Amino acid sequence: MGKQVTEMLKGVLEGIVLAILSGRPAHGYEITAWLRDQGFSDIAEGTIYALLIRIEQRGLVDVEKVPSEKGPPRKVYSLNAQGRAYLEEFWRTWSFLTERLEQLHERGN
Amino acid sequence: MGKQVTEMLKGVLEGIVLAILSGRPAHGYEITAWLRDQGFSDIAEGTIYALLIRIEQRGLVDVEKVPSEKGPPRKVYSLNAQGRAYLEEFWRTWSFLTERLEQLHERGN
DNA sequence: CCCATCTATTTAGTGTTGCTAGGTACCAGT
DNA sequence: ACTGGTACCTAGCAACACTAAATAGATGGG
Repeated sequence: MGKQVTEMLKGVLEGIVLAILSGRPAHGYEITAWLRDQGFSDIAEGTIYALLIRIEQRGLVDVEKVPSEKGPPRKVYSLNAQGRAYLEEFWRTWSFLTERLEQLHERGN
Repeated sequence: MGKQVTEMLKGVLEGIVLAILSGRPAHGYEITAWLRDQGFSDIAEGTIYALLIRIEQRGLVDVEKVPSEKGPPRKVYSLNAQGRAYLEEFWRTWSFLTERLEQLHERGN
């Protein structure tokens, strides 16, 4: 994809990851793979790990270290209460944006 | 609004302004006022002017200086062919994003 | 045994973008 | 002269995603 996606992802990627975690706990490698699967073909691995550390430091997720059979131990992240609240706020903000843009798009303004 | 909007606007605000200009030529002050009207209550004026200069340098818009009765001359921006192509690409990228997020939101994933 | 490969995470440095917080300038009304 | 509305510009900052590495454990092939 292009530079447009990269810029649009700013602020949105965080919501995406939180949304994923709201369904089930997951670790970084898993999330990256899932995103690639969903068509986010060139989200850098480093980006996800950095993002996870960020939301951890903000207290939106809890972390647990879990041994893996296939490699180094995994850091499994799960959404906590604060994260859930933040995610709700994210969806409200997102709805606001999509509504404005839909109006702009439809009336070819 | 909050920091969430600020981050989400990155990359999107540019599309919004181009979409506005696709309807009719406009100048910076006008665009800022319109955005505030639409609920983007705290988009800084400086942001819009900087953005306009950016898209001008990228060759997405044409500019014409028009005298105003009420103040300094206006710089009226209008979308050109290249800008129109870029805007279409923006809408495609935006659709991609909204589809993924809608899926995430609906299945409360 | 060594190397490639997959799993899994980390980090330093870069570019783009929106915000802060000013400033300049023109004009009308008081 | 002063205020307020119109109209634009700029320097410095913070946040975020990307680049491009490095580290490290496990497994299988040559």
